[in-house]
Amino acid sequence: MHFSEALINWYFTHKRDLPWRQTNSAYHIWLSEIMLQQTQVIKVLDYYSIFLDKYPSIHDLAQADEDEVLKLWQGLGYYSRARNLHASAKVISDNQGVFPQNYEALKKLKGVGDYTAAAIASFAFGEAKAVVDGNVYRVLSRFLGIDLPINSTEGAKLFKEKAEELLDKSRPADHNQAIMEFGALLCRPKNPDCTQCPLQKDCVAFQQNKISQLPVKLKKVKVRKRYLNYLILEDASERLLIQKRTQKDIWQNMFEFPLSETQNNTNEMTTDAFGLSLPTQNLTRLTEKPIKHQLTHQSLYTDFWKLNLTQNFESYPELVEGYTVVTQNELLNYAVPVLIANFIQTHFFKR
DNA sequence: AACACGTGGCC
DNA sequence: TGGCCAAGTGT
Repeated sequence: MHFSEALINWYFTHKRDLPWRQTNSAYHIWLSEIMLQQTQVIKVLDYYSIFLDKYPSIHDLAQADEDEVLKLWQGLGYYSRARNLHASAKVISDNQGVFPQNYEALKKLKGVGDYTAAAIASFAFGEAKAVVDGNVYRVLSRFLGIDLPINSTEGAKLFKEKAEELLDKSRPADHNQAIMEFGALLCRPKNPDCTQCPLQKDCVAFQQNKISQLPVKLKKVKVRKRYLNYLILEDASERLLIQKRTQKDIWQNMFEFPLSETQNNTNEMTTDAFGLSLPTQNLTRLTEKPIKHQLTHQSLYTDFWKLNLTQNFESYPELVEGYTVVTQNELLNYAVPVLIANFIQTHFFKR
């Protein structure tokens, strides 16, 4: 039995019932694929359902405000996906909602790279293009015994070639679904279930007892430390200041409190550090220890500081400039990073 | 062609 | 605890 045939047989017996497998809609498939990038299936399910409830058609998504799209995406991570999704929705909507119909055309969409273009092309249009994602790297490196790093230039090229060679061109959709599901459920990163594997006999890594050593991946993640100070500035009506992060940095276009980034965590903060000139200078620190928030390339050590104004923001028109004034309840309408969302919950809404 | 971009779960 | 991993892409 061939590689693909064995995988597809396995797939039909073991596949999960996932919502995006019950449709041929390019819109639905595209949405699911963007959400699934670097994200686990279990996490995507709720977001996928909520997005389709809110935006039944791609025109609904296209007409939404980016702020609203980011809010719905809040917590899913890699927020550029949401921004690109929205931008591409506008492009497609302007084309009468007609999707690009093949791999090459799909790749021109923002947020659609090699993997996603192959996924949409095969799932929605039946085009014979092999997907290469983390699962495919793992399955192929083990089955073929390839120890070239999957994240090296040569490795990526080789795996893409092998994936195309092994693709069953008569049923690309089933093949692609099968190899990914197989990687996710059986040929797992840790503790793969080789005893149940239909490919065991021909698996090079299994024969050579190298399963645990494959795939090979170059690790080179440098983590930068950053020290953030957020100011909870409440006026006499318990309203707060927030701002949108518009820089080319983490959390672009998401909201946060007034920020002062420092070289280290400090015991002393003044309103001046936030560029705010106020009669009251001394701030109260709300955090006993800095809250550590881990991103892929950054460790964020964050303190929250508080200052209560005796007057309303209307008394400080210049101060408020560039910020958005919101009530505590209105905070919940803005897309914020998880770090901020957690703080809001515990500080303002802890029963 | 490296590197940046989120978050949470697992061991 | 901290490192690795998860249906990658943009620059």
